Amino acid sequence: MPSDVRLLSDLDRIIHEPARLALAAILSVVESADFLYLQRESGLTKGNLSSHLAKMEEAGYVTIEKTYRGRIPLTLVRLTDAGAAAYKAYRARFKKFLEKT
Amino acid sequence: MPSDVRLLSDLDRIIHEPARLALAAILSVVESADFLYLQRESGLTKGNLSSHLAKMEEAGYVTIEKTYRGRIPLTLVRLTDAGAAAYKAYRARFKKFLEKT
DNA sequence: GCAAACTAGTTTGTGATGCAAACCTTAAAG
DNA sequence: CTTTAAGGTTTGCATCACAAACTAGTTTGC
Repeated sequence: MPSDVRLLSDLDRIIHEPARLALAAILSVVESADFLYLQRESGLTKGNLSSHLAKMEEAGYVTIEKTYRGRIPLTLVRLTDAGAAAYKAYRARFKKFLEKT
Repeated sequence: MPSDVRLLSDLDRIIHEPARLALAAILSVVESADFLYLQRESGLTKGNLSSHLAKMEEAGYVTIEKTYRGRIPLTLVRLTDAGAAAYKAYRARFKKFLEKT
């Protein structure tokens, strides 16, 4: 293992954060998810979910659509192509690291 | 994948940081390593290597022995049993996450 | 019909974190 | 000597993640 550890050097920090990695994992297998579904699945508080989603949106990894279900607000989140690619790349990198070391 | 993402909830943050994960990976395959060897292998600056090692020592994951090679200082770092266990557990957790999702 | 409680989130406050740059100490070189 | 290099440590700062407080609108109880 000369420098397989270098695989870790430039890991995408947006994805690397466990809360967001969890969100990416969830979003990668559904077309879209609403806020409360994400909260239940991820176990995050509303506050933290909100700010992690904001960070992912800012990075261009998700789109956030605010709409309504009846008259109560509904926030729909979708992984973008860039987000899916980043998630995939992150996984591949990490997997390689785990295999090589 | 009901809540395989929960595997990520309590990841050991000491190990999770890429710089320290790299250090743990290196240290897990050598009996001990000196500061400069770690620096070369990890690609970290001296400053950051120093503070990451301090954090790992504080967590009880490494021991840091300051000695001399001739009359120039030599810092020897060793993974403790606790460090090795934490590294192993982290890997197992992450691997499981990658497999399950 | 209006106050209390609930739903669905966002914003704020704060301590910890990671990184880069500056600094320190001893040793060799010019 | 005084400069330069080796081997690290400390400092400064911007960022981050989390919890707690807050907001806006809706439903329920009376």
